[in-house]
Amino acid sequence: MNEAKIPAPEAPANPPDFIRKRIREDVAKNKNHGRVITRFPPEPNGYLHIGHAKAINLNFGIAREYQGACHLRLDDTNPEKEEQEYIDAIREDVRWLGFDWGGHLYHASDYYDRFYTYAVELIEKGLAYVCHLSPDAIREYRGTLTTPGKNSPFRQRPADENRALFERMRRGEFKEGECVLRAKIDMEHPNINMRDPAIYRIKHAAHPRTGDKWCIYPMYDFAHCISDALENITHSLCTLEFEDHRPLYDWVLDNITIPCHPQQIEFARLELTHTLLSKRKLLQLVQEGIVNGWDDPRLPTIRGLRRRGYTPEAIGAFCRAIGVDKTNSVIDIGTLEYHLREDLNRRAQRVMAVLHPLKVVIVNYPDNQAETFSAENNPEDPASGTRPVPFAKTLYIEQEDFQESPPKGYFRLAPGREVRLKHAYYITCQAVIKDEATGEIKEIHCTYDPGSRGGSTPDGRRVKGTLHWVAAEHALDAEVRLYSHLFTRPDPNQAPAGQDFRSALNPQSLVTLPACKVEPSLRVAMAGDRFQFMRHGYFCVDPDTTPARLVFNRTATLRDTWAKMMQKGQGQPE
RNA sequence: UGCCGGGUCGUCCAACGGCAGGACAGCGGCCUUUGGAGCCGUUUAUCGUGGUUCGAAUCCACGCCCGGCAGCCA
Repeated sequence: MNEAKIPAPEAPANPPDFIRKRIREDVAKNKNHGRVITRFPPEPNGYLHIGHAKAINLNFGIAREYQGACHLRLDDTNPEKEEQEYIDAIREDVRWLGFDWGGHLYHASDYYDRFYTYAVELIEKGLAYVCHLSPDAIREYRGTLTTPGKNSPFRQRPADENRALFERMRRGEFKEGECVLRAKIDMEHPNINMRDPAIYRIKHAAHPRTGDKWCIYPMYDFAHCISDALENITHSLCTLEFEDHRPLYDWVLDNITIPCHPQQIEFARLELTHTLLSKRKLLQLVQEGIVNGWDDPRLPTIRGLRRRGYTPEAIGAFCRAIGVDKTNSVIDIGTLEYHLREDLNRRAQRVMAVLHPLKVVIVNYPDNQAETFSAENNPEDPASGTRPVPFAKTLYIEQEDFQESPPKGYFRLAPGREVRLKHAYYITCQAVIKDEATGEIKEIHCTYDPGSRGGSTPDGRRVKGTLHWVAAEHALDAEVRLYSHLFTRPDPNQAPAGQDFRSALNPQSLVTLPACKVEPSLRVAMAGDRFQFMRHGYFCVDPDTTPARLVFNRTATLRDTWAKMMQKGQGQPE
């Protein structure tokens, strides 16, 4: 609705991280003619999450800072695991995060012919051979982390024979697993990745993009470096687990005829407390129905965050704040939430919503009177204007804003106590009406001071508490979904013996409030619109919303000093 | 235990060999028509032992601890 348009902050990460420093040096030396081209290369076998957002912001951010380019490349070299569904989702998510690959959308499968030609070149140079060892035998021959491997009996096949065999592999004359093309490097190499790694394997599977054209597919180590080089990538940024693969990356490019040799640089992947960023475990959460799909607002997936009400700007600010390094680190999820609140505070329109309604009757307010107050939309942004908010004799306030016997320090409504209704009047509690049988509070009777109209009085007397409210007859019904951390433990994987991360699931991660009352201006709210429910937090309209029923998701709570005081009080014997 | 990488406040990130700084969290206060926001203040750290040096988080040596690697996954 009236959400402030905040331009994406273009400031580079501050101070420059080790990758940017290195790139700066390269540019200064005029390496690659001073050009910077990066790439984001997801495998389309899952949905993107906040960890990918770190890589996306890094790669696209650097390209933007150097007026270079960042390619989006789908790394689709394994037809058994990849699906078009994921490809579409990845494109959508990257764009939503605020990045544009221009014309540079590629697929590793675009290069299948080139890969094949380069494999033949290695064969002809005597640097690759077809190996008929079984997978088990290959493992045995590879040796272990501490003992060297030994040469395959097929290692000395002449180039001509290898070439013919490889061609037969391509034509589908072999069964899966029967043989494989291997780089001929060194079976005693201390780096296991260099012990004649497989570079092509047989998979009689149709590929989402190339169909039945191929039944042999290149391995990551062979395809990735060549893809980078074919696209003239200057800096190939990847996560730490590929550090051991860099020698192989370089070996392949050094041994084929290709003019470009990108520099691989590794950085630590993102880890966050109170959530999971493993593809496998995310998939498990979805498949076991622990969450409601890939866009469940409790998930750290980009779609989940989007549905939760996160902004791409907040995610970008978070990525800049955490920096990039090689140390394995675990970021407190509070840091993410901080950047979210900071962004939403500037841009989200304020609105009044009562989550747990308690009826209040203003006994001295004329029965059929109604008036309208003008409420500022966002005190942080005067340009956001105001909206009308109707007031009437019967209102709802928050149940927790009234206490019959208030504890020390409680500023809200209590018998005989005067508080301010935001934007409206001062009211004083005169009576508490209870259900005779249950003792449950049914409604509160108050008087109002007509002289306090607008929220202050001529005598200048002060009230400690200011409550939000909605007029009963004008209020809209809404369902509100209160989300909190999916896991109770900071590290869900640190589970008691015999249990897994599921033992850390937070049973309160979703609490649905079906009968909330919200102010009438929300009638025109659209799915995705973000608001601050005053004194509660940030909420956004869920796509489940229908014309008949508004549904809101809680994006984040506001800082709640009172709740914190209460919590602390409980911990200590007074 | 072969190879690779990494150890700076509770957390994350800084610091040409020259006063260890910032952010988040915490704590205290101010302010407030959101117990929000904002503002001010504040606690806390260089893995260890030697060495080089006028001077070491930074360089060297030896340890210690943590992570990654033995897919025809990426």
